[in-house]
Amino acid sequence: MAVGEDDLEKVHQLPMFRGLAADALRSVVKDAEVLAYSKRTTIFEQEDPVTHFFGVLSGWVKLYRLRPDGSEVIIEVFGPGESFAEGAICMPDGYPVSAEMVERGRLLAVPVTDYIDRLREDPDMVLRTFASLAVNLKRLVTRIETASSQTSSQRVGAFLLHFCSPSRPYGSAVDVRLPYDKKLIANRLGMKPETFSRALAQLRNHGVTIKGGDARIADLAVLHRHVSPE
Amino acid sequence: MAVGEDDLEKVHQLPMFRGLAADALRSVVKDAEVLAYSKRTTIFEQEDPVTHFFGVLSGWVKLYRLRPDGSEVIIEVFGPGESFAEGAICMPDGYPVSAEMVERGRLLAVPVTDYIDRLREDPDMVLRTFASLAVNLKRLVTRIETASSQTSSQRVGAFLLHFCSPSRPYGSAVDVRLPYDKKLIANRLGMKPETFSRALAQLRNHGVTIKGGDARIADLAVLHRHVSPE
DNA sequence: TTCGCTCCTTGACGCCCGTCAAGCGGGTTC
DNA sequence: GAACCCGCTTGACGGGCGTCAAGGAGCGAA
Repeated sequence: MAVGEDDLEKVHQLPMFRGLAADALRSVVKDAEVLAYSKRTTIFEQEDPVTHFFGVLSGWVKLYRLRPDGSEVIIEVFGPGESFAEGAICMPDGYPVSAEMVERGRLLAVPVTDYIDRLREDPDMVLRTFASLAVNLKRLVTRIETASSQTSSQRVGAFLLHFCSPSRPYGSAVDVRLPYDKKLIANRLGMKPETFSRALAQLRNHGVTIKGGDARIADLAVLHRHVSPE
Repeated sequence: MAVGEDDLEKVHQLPMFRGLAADALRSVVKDAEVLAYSKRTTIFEQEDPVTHFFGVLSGWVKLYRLRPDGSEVIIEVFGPGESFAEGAICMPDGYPVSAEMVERGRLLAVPVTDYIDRLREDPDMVLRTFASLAVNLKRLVTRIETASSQTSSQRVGAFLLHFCSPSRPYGSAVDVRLPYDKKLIANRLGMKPETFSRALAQLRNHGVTIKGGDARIADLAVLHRHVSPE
């Protein structure tokens, strides 16, 4: 489906296209389309030839690697206003990961061949693409860092704090709605569901209470201190 | 120091510049320089403003994050023929990691401002840069996957196999020289030196013998089976 | 309502890995 | 040669996390 007027606004919010002049924006998405996916739809699989990269207009997408034993490792989860797979543009061996909707939603799908043509004549878009890529690159780096240096309850705490940003004044209480399944959060944080559940239980000692899919943080400062002590 | 004729050949081997016409290559490195570093020299620190990206002509470079508690997490180690920090070109907040020589060596340092100017008028170089970036991106993805799904001895085995490529016929014995300190390898693989040492001891059951900095793999197939069973 | 399903939680247990400590070999310095 | 440092190995121990298993809460279907 072509990009409608209402979608255009959301596309404009993607890091890659933010602040772009209206006509330039229209021109960029000329060849792109908006796709509505239901929950659990596969968007692409690892080693599929690279045909598009994507922006998330609504819903959540998980990127994961399938292990030989059938288990999956979540590499990253992307939500509204984020883009993914720009880094695959020049991957001759196909996507390095698989992508699947974890909640129904709408994606902007940009064909890479058209996009490469545009890059050839639009240096500004080149830099925008680099910048967008840099954001995702940085996320991977911090993912590696946290995975190998924090305990499970620290990672869960950091995850909660991440969804409070922009951070409120310290000392205040904040409500956070868990954006998707706990099982998925667990995998994304590199732990088993049981461990995630126990980590949440531990966080009660640091002022976090959980009720269903909602969390309340009694004191941001206290939680922050637990996540990165000195 | 400007790029000499002998270095030019090595620069030509970098993924980013491979197969480039001779005059184009010269033109690219016009603004770049070759730097000789001694062991343990800091190349840049995280959050430093981004001024260059680099190619490794000789020696080894570690990229790491410094944790608040003073410990360091190795993100990646780069050696001859590889490039790093191309992904930082458009990072307004500075490098996301620190870089340090782990063995004395020579680097090609490419100033980003000049390089961006070149990208504006050379679409071919844009795609080359994307491709080079894609290689490093993929490495991070597999790093995340292996870190969260393999035991320490499997990771060590995979590391050894990686340095045997292009892979010899299965069934043959192979000698591998460990490229740098065991302590560094351990950290790169996300484990403590003691665990690395024990992992090597375990690998003796799979046909791996260690003598100082040299390893001998009795049978690639056997080791491979241990690293990724089924 | 009851059944069945999925998601989540909690307990028991075991293993892997980090921590602390001792010991060993090789290199350098005096 | 002796003293020392450093990288590496090995042992003992404890804790965090995975595995297996049971049970509860929510929810749709009949």
